[in-house]
Amino acid sequence: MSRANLASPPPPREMIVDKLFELFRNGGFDGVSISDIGNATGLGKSSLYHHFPGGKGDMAAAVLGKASDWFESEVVKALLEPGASREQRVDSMLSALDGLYCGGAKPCIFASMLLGGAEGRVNESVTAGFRAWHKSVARALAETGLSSAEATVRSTSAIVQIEGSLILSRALEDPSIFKRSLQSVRDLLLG
Amino acid sequence: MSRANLASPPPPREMIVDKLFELFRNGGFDGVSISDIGNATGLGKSSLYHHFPGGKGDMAAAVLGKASDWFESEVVKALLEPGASREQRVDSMLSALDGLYCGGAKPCIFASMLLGGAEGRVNESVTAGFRAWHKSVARALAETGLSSAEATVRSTSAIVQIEGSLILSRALEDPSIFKRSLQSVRDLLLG
DNA sequence: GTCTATAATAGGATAGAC
DNA sequence: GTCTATCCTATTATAGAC
Repeated sequence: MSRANLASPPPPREMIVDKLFELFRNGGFDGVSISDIGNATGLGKSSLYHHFPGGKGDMAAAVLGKASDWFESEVVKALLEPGASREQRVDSMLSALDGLYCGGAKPCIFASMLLGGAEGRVNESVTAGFRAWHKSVARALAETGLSSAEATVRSTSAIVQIEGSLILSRALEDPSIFKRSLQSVRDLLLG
Repeated sequence: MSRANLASPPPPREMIVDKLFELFRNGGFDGVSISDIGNATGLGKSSLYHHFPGGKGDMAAAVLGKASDWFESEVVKALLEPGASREQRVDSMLSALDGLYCGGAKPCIFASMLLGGAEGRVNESVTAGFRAWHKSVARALAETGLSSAEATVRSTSAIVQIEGSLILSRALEDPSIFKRSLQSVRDLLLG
């Protein structure tokens, strides 16, 4: 409020992270080089190291952090919406996931990081991401009438189906596999 | 038959490929270096290039070839066993898969290659591997009483669950997720 | 078939000017 | 905050002796 140009354009770090996100989800950690990142962002190496002093590890961490934030704000929040019906919660999640994975055309960043090299440098974030997701699905089911045990089982099955269908959709180049799995997960969670 | 030492020890290429298999399934294509391979096999680079003149790409191709052969001899053959019951066929497959993935402790080489870099160098083999698997599961179900459409749907769901549970088991370091998915797949295919 | 040695290049990261 | 130039190491791959 004090100065007119205090609202000067903030660093486009968020846009850089978006590019990183797409690169890493497609190639995994070891499949993406700093040169690749430079080409994709239009930035030189020094600019990249200015934004991410820790280098490639920092970049991957930023991407996983963004993914976790996204899950928190788009999935967890919808699932735990107070007073919402189970149908509303589940449909919100599935709609968000459909967008994140572009209808089955794009991979899961957690899975790509898990399998794409990185020698365990990112495993904690990946584990935490899956755990948060799993926990909030189970809680949503428990809050809307299922027993805790049954909620946990169905939550596991839901994530298994999402992740598996992303793999198979990509391998067979058939996004309809993902689409049908979304429906199947819906039936599972609402049935 | 003609010479006594015709049966001299054949080149241990198969054992090399076994090591490569474990390396690539854990690190993906880009996560494994020639040095890593040298350490794991105890061979020098020149020996490796003697066995695989095309370099790392050849090594990955050999691994995917072995994986396809294994599926053909252990999974497809069991699934299409003439006269066998559906239960026999399915249990044979699940038992083989349980061994291949070490009860959920080890990843799928196809998935690792798919997500672990490699810039599309291996995608044809991966697609072919999944397609063969999917087709033979569907055929086994169709041969034992299901409609073709229903067989295809269940086959897709089975592979989705196997692959997804491998991802989640690894991410959460909980092989029981895989184990329970095997049971769930059994119910799906026999139900 | 395996080894030592050696290219040749790509990769990650830094220095310093602007 | 970005660029150019540079460094160092790892990496892929080859050559030639044994």
